[in-house]
Amino acid sequence: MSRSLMEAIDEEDLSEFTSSIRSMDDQTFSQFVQNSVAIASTPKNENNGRQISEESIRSSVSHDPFDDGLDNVLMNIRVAEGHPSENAIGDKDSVIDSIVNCAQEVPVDTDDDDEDAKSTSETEERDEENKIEGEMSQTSSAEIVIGKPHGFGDYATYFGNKAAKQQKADHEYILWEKKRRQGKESVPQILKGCIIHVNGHTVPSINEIHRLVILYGGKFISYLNNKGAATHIICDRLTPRKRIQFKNYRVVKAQWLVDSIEKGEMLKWEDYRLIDNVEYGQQRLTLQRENQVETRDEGSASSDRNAFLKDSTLAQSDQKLNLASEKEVVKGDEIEGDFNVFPSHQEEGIADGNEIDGVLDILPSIQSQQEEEEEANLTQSGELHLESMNQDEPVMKRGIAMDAKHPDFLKNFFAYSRLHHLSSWKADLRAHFLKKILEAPSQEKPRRKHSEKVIMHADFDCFFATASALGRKDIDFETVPLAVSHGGKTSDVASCNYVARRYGVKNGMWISEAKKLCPTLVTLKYDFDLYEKFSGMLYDYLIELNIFDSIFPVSIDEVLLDLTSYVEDQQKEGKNKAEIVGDLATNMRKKIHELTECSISIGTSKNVLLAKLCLRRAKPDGQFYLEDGIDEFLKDIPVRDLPGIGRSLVEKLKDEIIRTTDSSFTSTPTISHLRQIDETRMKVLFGEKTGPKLWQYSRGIDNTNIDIRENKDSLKRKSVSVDVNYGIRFDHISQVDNFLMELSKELYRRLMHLTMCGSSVTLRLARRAVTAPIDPPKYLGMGYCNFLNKSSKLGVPTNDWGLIGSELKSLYRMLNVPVYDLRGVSVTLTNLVDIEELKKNRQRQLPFKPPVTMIIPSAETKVAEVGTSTEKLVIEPIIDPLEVDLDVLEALPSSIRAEIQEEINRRGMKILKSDSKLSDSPAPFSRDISPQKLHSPTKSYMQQLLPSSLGKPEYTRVFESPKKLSPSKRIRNQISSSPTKKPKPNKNRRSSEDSSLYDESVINELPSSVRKEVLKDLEIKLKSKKKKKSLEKFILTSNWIIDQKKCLILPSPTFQNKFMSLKELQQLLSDWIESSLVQGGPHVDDVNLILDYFEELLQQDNLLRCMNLLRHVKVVVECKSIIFSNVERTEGEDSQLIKEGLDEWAKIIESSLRPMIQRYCIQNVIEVEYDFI
DNA sequence: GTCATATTAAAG
DNA sequence: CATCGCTTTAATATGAC
Ligand SMILES: Nc1ccn([C@H]2C[C@H](O)[C@@H](COP(=O)(O)OP(=O)(O)OP(=O)(O)O)O2)c(=O)n1
Ligand SMILES: [Mg+2]
Ligand SMILES: [Mg+2]
Repeated sequence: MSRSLMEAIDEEDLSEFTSSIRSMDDQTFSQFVQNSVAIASTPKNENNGRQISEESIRSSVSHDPFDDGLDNVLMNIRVAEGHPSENAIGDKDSVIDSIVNCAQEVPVDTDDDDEDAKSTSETEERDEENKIEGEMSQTSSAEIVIGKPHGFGDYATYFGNKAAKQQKADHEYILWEKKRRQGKESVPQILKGCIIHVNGHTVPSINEIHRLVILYGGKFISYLNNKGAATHIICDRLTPRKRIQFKNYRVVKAQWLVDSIEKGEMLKWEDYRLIDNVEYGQQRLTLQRENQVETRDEGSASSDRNAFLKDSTLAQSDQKLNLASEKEVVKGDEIEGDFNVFPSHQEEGIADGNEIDGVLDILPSIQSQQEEEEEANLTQSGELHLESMNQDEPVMKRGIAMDAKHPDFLKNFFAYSRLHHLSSWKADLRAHFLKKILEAPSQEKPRRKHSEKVIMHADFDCFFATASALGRKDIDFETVPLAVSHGGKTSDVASCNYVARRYGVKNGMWISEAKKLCPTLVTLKYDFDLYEKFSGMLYDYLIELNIFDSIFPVSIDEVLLDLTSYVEDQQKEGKNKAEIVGDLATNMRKKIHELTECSISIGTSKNVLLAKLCLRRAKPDGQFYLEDGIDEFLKDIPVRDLPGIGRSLVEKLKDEIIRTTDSSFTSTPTISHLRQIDETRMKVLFGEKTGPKLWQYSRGIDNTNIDIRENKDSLKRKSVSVDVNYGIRFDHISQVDNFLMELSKELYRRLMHLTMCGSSVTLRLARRAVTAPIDPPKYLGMGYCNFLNKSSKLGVPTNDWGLIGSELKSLYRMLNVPVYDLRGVSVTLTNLVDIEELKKNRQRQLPFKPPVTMIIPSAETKVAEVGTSTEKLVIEPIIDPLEVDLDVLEALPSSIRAEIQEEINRRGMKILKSDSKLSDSPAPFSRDISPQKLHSPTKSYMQQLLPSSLGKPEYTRVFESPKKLSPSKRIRNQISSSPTKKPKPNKNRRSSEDSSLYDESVINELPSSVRKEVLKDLEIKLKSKKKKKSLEKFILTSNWIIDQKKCLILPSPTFQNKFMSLKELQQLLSDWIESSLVQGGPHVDDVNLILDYFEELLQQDNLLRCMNLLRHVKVVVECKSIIFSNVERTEGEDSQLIKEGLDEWAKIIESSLRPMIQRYCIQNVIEVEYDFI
């Protein structure tokens, strides 16, 4: 039964689904929810059918990320974990089958694991070559290096799977399109056999081309596969790089497609070629199977002796996170074995996710520009069928850049990124030690009051270099200058040994620079697993010693230790301090060296600052204890060595020295220099806190407390982020959107693992500096960039990648960085909440404070305004025993989930065990959650497309400066004025009172940029006159603004052959929307009509009217959405249609209307706030 | 002063 | 070919109230 229900969903009949689940008895329903997870995870895409039926004409294909993507990934997780239910197991097999089948469809080289040994040996061979190359002084050209480094190993599998999905999606689109045309002439399959890829910006847009291609019988691929499936690449402009990249493809202008369609036959591509005179179709060497470089995840399986970094392992690895989260205690070998069952298993979680993303991918940018011109061509196509192309014709491709456009970019990037490893290790260590303290029975022993502590700072010497060199018995570590790097001129030196340091080589330097200083420098490979292993040994050993008051992890190779008590105890035995410390340090270093073959240095003194400085003195491979003579010790230490003093502060200090004492000062400032500045001056120079800190540092004073027990906050996580400032090269907004979604998913994974949610998100972009070249020296590097941040409150603690992703898209647009200039993207989530704790707290509070768990639609501000004040409790407090497993529920795609959710509520059932995902769980955790979110699955979709600032009507807040308030802040303000929560004195209310003197709706009709000015103007006038002004005043202002904007008001074009006033049009639109909703969306022709009208308006430069109309449509649709989600539904059938209708409208707005205006604005260099267009 | 947000610096 | 320029924290600046 469950299966047939799922099929019903496939058949795009959600309402049947709804009514079916309604008719079940509770037990059946419960069972169904459990089983549906497994069922849903069969390869059938339960959304395509429905999705496509919802498509608006303008956006041929679309995608609701809430409905698949990670949801599906999750499904597979559950399945792979082995769900208790029998069905689940049964379906696990079918999933495996499908994976295997998919893999077989495209001939793939799947296995990565087996390649490990080979990989290693080849790795070493390459190293040899590097070395030789280095010694032979760059004569690099002649030799062809075989067995190219890494690549995206599971690429082919990915595309195998993805292709299947995409084909289906495409096929269904064609079916739908046929249906839509209701038996008008059929579409000639002129592109049969063509596999088409679009690169860069084209006219018509990539989306339009995609639609056309599949409609006319071709295949569309969104990413160039190494296997070279594409028969044609459509590209309007070729950069030199692309020219080389594509030289073996048939590269044609988009016009080829347009003309072909118009002619009704496939025209000769040669007439539209962009690259002349290239041999085509020549069989190229197939790339050797690429070696999989060990990633952190894989390694962890082998290094199970490392107790600390297990977590990190998980955090890193999607696979393990997904597949084996319950097996994390299992031995690595077993996991390995398990994995090997499926050749492509490793990527299973990922691959599947990508597969779905693939669908996303393919239909990249519904949200963005759609070209309109092709519409005509589409409908008037001829009937001819052309010969299909020879599909066997191989088009080989290599050398496609592995930039962030690649679907597997993130995974690979992180696998190779040392800094990512470093950061993750650190975070894991901190989490581990914090947890340890929190769980340990609290020490009742009252803290001894120590007059003077003893702090030890231990750090491996040139850690990566030492560790990496261990495998290289052919190199004499003591005499050969070494550096760990990926190799190449502009790659970073992660760590260099002390031989190299004598040449001036430093960590973080580029290889080119290092080679300049030290031509004989030999580079070593990274071995992240090894580093992890050694670090684990170090920490294990320290814990074992069991003599420290505190073990404070600093990094993978570095730790702070408090041995005060140990020293005191030993002193009672009559030994002296220096002796105790010296002996301990000696023993520790000896033991650690035995364990790891790595040398470690130790600095010891009475505080963290001095310990660090002692460590520096001790290096390499030494120890140093400082007890007395601190001033003498400090005197000549470069200020730069102080912790927290970097380049910038040193520069400031230099400036100060030059200004005050020595105008010709050039050398490095030392602590003596610092000492000469008094405390107040310090404050001025370095800041309120940094100044005094420096003043103290210069005197050897440091109060940093490393006792975790005493300040747990110091280790507590306050943010989670995902940063990528490498490989960021986009040429279309849809790719950016897609990437933002990928980042959100990655963030979500990390959050899941941390069991955390957050309620503020920050997007940070790196934008190529104006002066910086398009291609920076470092390959795919960011170059010199400017950074921009924008943050936004989500209103609810969440980990929902869809929610976060859509917010990011919105933020991206606000930051206004041209796609071409984007060089880096970071996403940070703050205001973190632990899900477990939250749950506990809420459960405790629930019986007493039910309001917390209620969602009260702010009828006052929203619904009432629209005239449908329905106040109701969305979710009742959870008190009773629970009956449905939330985990299971969450694994469902959100559309279905929402239905079930609703059903659960209807039945008064409860959710069981909610430990993974917060955001979509019923309200107990969130009071500010927007009502739509829970009640209407379409909300997710709206959120996906609309910046959240547009997600709500803004009736009462016209006087807020839109610039100043983040979108969700506005939301929050609205919600906070809900009836139950006594509105705090809302300052905005004051103005809204004033505003009621004016026609708010008129103000709201203005584009926000204009509106802002109007309001500002208005405010000024209000202030100066101190008295209410009349409506005329506003109208005056409004006209003034229009003048200012130099909007030419031309004779209005006709709409339906009538000249219409704005008001009439608005009325018309309102009626139209209203009536179209019950039919599941507007009629195609009607939409075209309005689009044409808009086009005409813009041609006459009547931007203002366009904006007014768009705004109007938006507002109406949003109002309808809100009403829809707040009104008790009468019966399922209708509401389903309305939901679809609303979705449809949202798409029309976002995919057609807004982009049209946006394009116009860009073309005419008109600046309009994103908020509006 | 407090709060929110953006920006900067530092670390390994 | 290259190359894998992350991530967290604290402090500071700035402006609104
Ligand atoms: N810019 C940097 C700095 C460090 N690291 C990595 C490599 C280092 O081996 C490791 C530890 O950093 P350390 O500062 O401890 O440097 P080393 O251990 O290499 O040298 P030493 O501690 O002897 O100064 O972190 C890196 O990848 N990039
Ligand atoms: Mg070190
Ligand atoms: Mg270190």
